[in-house]
Amino acid sequence: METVVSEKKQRILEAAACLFRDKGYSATSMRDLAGAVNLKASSLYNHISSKEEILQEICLANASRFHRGMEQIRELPEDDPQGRLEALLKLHIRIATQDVTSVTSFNDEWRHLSEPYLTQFLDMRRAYESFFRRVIRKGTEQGLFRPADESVVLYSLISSLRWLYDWYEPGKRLAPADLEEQLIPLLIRGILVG
Amino acid sequence: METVVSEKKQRILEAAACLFRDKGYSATSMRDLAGAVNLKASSLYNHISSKEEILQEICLANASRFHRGMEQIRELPEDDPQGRLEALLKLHIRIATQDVTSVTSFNDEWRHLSEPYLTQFLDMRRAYESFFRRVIRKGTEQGLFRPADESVVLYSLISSLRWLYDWYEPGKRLAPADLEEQLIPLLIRGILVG
DNA sequence: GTCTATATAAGGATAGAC
DNA sequence: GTCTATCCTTATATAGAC
Repeated sequence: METVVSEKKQRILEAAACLFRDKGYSATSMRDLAGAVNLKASSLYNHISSKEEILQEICLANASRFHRGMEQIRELPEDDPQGRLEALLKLHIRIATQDVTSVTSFNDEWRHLSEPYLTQFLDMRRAYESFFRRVIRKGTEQGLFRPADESVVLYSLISSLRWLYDWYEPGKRLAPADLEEQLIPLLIRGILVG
Repeated sequence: METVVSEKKQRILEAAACLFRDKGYSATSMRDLAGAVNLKASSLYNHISSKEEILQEICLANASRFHRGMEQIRELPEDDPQGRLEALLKLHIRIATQDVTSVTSFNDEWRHLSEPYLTQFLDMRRAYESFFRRVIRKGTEQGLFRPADESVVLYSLISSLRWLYDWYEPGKRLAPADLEEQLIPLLIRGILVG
C-alpha cells in the first residue's frame, strides 16, 4: 500500500501542498510549482505523471493519517465514549499541528479529484464520519452526552477544529499541548450532561 | 453605496455563486457560467465587465450582511456580553440558512480577489473579528466566560458554524429556529463559567 | 442584448537534445 | 534528470454583424 517516494518527489509534493493551500489547486499551475522547486515545468514529469496525481497523493496521505488514528481509537473501550471522543479531538489537533499545509489542501481541494479517486476519497471520509457518529451515539445512549441532533454535533465539532489548518503557526504562541488543553474542554463541555 | 442591479445580472450572480461553491472560482469558466444562464460566454459581458467583478460583488454583498448584523448587535448593551455573543451566533446561523450558496463562495473564494479589493475585504473582516473579540474579552473580564485564549475561542466559534454553509439544506430536516436552539447552547456552554 | 468569430494569453503535457 | 521547443486545449475578453 505504502509507496516508496523519492526525496525529490517528496519536495515537490510539499511545495504543491503549500501552493494548493495558498492559491487553490486550480489556480496553481505546473509552472508555479516548477518555480517553487527550481525546475522547469516539463522536468516535473520525471517525478510525477500529472498534476492530479499530486493531489491524489496528498489526499490519500492525509486520509490515511485520519484512518490510522481511527484504528487506534477503536482499541479504546467502546463503553467509554467520552474517552473516545477526546481521543478523536486530540487526533484532529495533532494532525493539524503536525503538518498544517498538507492537511489544508486535503481539506479544501479534494473536490478536484476525478473519478474513481473522488468516490474512493468520499468512501474513506464516510467511514471515518460514521465511526465518529457511533461514538456520539453511544455517549448519548449512555446518558453521558446531552440529547442532540447527531449531525449537528458531528459537524460542529469537526469544523470547529478546521480553523487550525488555516491559523496554526508551528512553534508560535501556543504549543500543541496547550491547544489541546484549551480546546478539548471548550468543545466537550457543550456536549456533556451536567 | 447600494448599486441597482438588473434582474438578469442578479440571475448571473446567483448562478455564479452556485458554480463557485461547487467547483471553486478558478475552476469555473465563463463558458460554464454562460451555459448555466443559457447564454454564450461573450454575452455575459453585456451585464458584467469581468469574471472578477462577479466575485467582488458576491464578496462585498456578504461582507455587508455581516457588517449590518454587527451594527445592530452594537446596539445591545455592552455589559451583557452573553446576549451579544448569542446574537452574533444567531447572525451567523441566520445568514447561513438564508443564502447558503452566496455565503459559501464568499467564505472560500475571497482569496482570488485582486488588489485593492483583497485589502478592502480583509479590512472589513478584521473589523468584524475585532468586534467579536471585544465581546469575548468583555465576557471574560466580567468573569462570565471562562478564561481562555481569545483567538482560540474566536476562531473555534466562527469555524464551528462554517459547516452550515456546506451542509445546510433549506427546508430539510432542521428549520433555522431548531438549529439555533441546538447549536447556541452547545457552543455557549463550553464558554460560560459554571 | 445576443450572436459568431477571433484575439491573446495561459494552461497541461510531450518530444527529443544534452 | 533537466532543459528548450512545441503541441494542443482552454481560458478571458473584444469586435462587429444582426
